[in-house]
Amino acid sequence: MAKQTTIHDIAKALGINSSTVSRALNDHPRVSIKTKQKVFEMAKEMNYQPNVLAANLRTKRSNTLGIVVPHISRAFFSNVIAGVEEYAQQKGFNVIIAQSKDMLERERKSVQTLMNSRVDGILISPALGNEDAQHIQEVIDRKTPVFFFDRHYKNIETTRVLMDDQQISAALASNIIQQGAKRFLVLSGDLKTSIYQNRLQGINNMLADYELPEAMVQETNLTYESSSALIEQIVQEGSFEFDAVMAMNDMAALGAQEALKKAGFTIPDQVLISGFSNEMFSRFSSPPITTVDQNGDKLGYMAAKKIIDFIEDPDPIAVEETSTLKSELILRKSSQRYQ
Amino acid sequence: MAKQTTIHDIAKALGINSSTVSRALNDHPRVSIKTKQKVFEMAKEMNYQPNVLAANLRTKRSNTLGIVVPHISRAFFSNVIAGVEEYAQQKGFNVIIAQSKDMLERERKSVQTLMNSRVDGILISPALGNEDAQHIQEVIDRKTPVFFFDRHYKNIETTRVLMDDQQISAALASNIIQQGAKRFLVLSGDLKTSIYQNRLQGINNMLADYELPEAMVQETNLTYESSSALIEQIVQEGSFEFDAVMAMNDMAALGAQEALKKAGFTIPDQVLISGFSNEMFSRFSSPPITTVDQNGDKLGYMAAKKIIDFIEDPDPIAVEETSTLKSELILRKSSQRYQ
DNA sequence: CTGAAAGCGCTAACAA
DNA sequence: TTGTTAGCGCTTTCAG
Repeated sequence: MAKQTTIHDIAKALGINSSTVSRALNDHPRVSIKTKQKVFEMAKEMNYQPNVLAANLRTKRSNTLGIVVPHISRAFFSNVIAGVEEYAQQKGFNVIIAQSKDMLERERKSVQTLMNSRVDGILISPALGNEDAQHIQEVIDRKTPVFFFDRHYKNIETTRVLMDDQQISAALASNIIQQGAKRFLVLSGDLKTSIYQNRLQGINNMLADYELPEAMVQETNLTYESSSALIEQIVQEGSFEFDAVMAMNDMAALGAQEALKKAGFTIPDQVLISGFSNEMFSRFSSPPITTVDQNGDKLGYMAAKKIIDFIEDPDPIAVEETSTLKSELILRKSSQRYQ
Repeated sequence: MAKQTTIHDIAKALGINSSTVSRALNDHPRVSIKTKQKVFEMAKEMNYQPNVLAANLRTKRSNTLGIVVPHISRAFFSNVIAGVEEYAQQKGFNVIIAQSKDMLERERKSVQTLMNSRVDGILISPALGNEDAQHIQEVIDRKTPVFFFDRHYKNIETTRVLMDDQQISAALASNIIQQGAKRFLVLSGDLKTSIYQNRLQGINNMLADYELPEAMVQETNLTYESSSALIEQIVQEGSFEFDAVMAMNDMAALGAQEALKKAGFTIPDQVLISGFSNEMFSRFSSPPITTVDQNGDKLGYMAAKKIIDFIEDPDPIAVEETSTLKSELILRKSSQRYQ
């Protein structure tokens, strides 16, 4: 590391005190314009780079946000990250990322690491199928804000930025019912997770409204493979008795669609299909798959805004609010018999 | 911020000196086992959290990696990030991300921010169509390692972890030639960018080997829309005289394929098509599209390994090496006339 | 408007 | 094996 210029070097070169340099650099009001100018010039000349670490140590603020997601490379989450980064960089915040891979142990470790790095706040979408939120509570107890996005721990009261899973699922179900479907099969992820509960709830509410029977539910890991295998099995068993498949992501929807096509069913004439999350491929499958666009980047932007605004002006009253972002229905051929 | 326990608090509680506590906590060899035990116990009891900021300030190391990508949410880059994070977290490094959106100004600013955060090294895939690498040179001059992945600035000599664009493109072209194609249309991105140059080079080399004419080249922004519009236009003009389209990403390949199908051509019988990057949808289009899998996560993992290993043991000799990662040909129906 | 001085929490000579 | 001491580079009272 080549010797970096410090405020002391600038001070010495200018024959003034380093505290004045510090103030000038921070645009403190009680510094004369002339001094400021001199300082800025000299700083540029000496190629001064502020040592943020030192400032952070002093001010106990790092201007850094931590974000922990289950999987960085999943379309939805990478959009969220992009949104977070967008707002953060506007406000001069860094973003440190960590992924839990949906494992509690890694989530704990990630949170721990972020805390050690003295982030000013943590945005987290918790690992699936876990209810033990003690590690989160500890962070909050230490006065570092933790806000949830997309997923959340039920027993932690803090700001949440969620998607309108229940409403949009209801809207989607309604649309599919109007296409003539009566018996629904739902391909769900782990039902201990709030988002899947909410989506199922939305679907069943709508079915009830139309006085249709509750949806059949299969918990799977929502991959292409497991979903097509499941459908294949159901077809072989002859226990096939649904005319609509609502999958809780696009991979599973596509797996179901391909398995059904292979078994000789036509989509959407015999079975209606919908997915979730608007992965790019769902637009190009045959038929294209109806899905829900979740606007991950907007969610990220909003979550970042909430937590950064809170960090800059902690208002204890607003801490426990829950915001819900609107998703968008993307109706495509897989669920549209009539145009 | 609730008062955090420091090493001094532990020292006082134990009646020893804080430097001993520091050493014990860092598992320094010259501390008695007994003392270490006592320290660890007390640390746990007092819920001690090390202040990494202070340590960093002192040691001038942050155990943090900066990574700047053009677009966080692009499949390839988010895989790279996932790979980087994977290795980094094994080695106890944080990862700060920034995106340039392929804009030089944002790239400059990102690099600047990372430098101010005192990252120990920067991994970067530069913005497209830019040759002015002064901001990178400055970082290197300040002795912070900057390694390239996927893309690079030609005039900066540093470690690069690249994909085998030229070789794999040649292999792909060879395969397509063997299917009977003679006149190639290449849908390329900005040809100022090394990866596109390399891919084109690989294709043309192979064409030369077979004594076929050079490929026709169209520079586009490689979106579905621009590519299908371009093909449509070519067809309408009647200037259509190719029997193979090699697109430099899957979006463009799909756009070309759909436009050709709409114009009445059959794929692969009349025109052979290939894409690049193995987006998920290319597997499910009709026909499925031949493409190249780039293993973004492996690249990320490797780049992270290179730079972290270098940070931990700077070896000036190894700094200018270029590694090339093997891609994988994914041959599908769009380019396979004969099975 | 500027200077002096203390200290954020930690590490690392050097000394004992 | 442990203690003493200095200081990383910055911010921030308190004085002037």
